[in-house]
Amino acid sequence: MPRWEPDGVGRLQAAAFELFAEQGFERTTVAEIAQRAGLTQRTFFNHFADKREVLFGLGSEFQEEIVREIAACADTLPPLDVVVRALQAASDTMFEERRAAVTRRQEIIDANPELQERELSKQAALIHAIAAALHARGLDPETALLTAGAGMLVQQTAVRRWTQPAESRPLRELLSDALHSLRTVATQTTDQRVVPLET
Amino acid sequence: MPRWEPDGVGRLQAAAFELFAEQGFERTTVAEIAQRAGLTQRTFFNHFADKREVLFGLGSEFQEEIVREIAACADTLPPLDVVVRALQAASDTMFEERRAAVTRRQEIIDANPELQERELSKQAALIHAIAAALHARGLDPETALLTAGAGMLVQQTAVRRWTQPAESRPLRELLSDALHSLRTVATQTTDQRVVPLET
DNA sequence: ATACTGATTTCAGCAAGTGCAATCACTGAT
DNA sequence: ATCAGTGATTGCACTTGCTGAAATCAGTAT
Repeated sequence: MPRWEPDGVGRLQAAAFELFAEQGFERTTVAEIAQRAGLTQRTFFNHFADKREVLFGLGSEFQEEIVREIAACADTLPPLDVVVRALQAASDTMFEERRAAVTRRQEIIDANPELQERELSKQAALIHAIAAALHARGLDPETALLTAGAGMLVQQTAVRRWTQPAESRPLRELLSDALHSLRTVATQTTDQRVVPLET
Repeated sequence: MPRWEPDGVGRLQAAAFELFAEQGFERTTVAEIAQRAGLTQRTFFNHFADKREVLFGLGSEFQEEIVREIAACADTLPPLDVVVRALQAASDTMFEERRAAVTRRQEIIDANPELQERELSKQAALIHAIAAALHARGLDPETALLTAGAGMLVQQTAVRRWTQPAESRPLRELLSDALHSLRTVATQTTDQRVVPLET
């Protein structure tokens, strides 16, 4: 028999997820989470840097996936398209099948400012990772950061719609839509009008 | 004689700013800040919701200024131009003359993850305020949020350069440049090429 | 005079987070 | 089989952030 029940990290994540959903983030104590997972408060902090972090375990995998996709993408594509395609690929494998779970997680986060801060922080980290991946493809750092920011703007817009009950389309499509919306917003200008040129 | 020395809030902000610069955010205790300001820890928390908040006092004024500018802007301008012009106007009155102070503040924030999180949170709040102001002008909420996000992307890009030692141009110009960069990034596309149309 | 205001203080206490030493089933080497 | 090492877990003591409630008291209005 093993000395400890397996997958302590997973049990802590599950317990935290449940308790946050049941009674909210603030009214849940770390000791409480650990107790439900059959562990100690001290053990919780051995695995997670702080109370918030327990909700953001999947973030790093998502980031790695995206960086991989960007590195693997065709060289001829415009940078913003590269980013959005990477987001689409990662979405297919990591989001599409878990819509219910993702949505519930988002509700927990939306209900608490501290968690929102942490999520913004993770998004910022993702932006920098994307920018680094673009820079590795030869883009200058300034433009890379701007492009990464634009990409995450697209991602946020798409996910916001995807997690709404009325929406049933795949995230991949919503990403394409959001990219188109951003291009529309960015293209409208005073001193010049642009029109598509037939190829 | 007054019962208390005047401007307790200002003294707390100044003391915090100094201490954070001297020894960093983490190694500075709230009791320490209060002591340097000649007040109590409890009084600190009467004025600021938490230890981080003491660095973000000017944010709300900036937000109000921008919302005002957006509401006052000409109806014919494209939304993204409206946002950037508002940012330019607010920058002139609230940033341009304080470059040294703004830069030092930014250094403090850049040195600490918790402060970075709070700054991202403030930026998100600003995005929502801008989106609300755009929505009040008749833009649909979805597009308003996207446009506000694009505007803040421009802002971040411009401020990042403005706070670099090598840069000497006014923030107003850098905002124009960043807007142009964003338009360039967003305009490059695979399935259609766009060209300026002479008016 | 009197009551009221409001910024400040004191105090008691919870919860987050950390450093350190100890435990002890499991593992690999002898 | 034995023995030393590994590593996840734990207990404990401690600092710090943050809060609620009640008390203080100069200035102000009535």
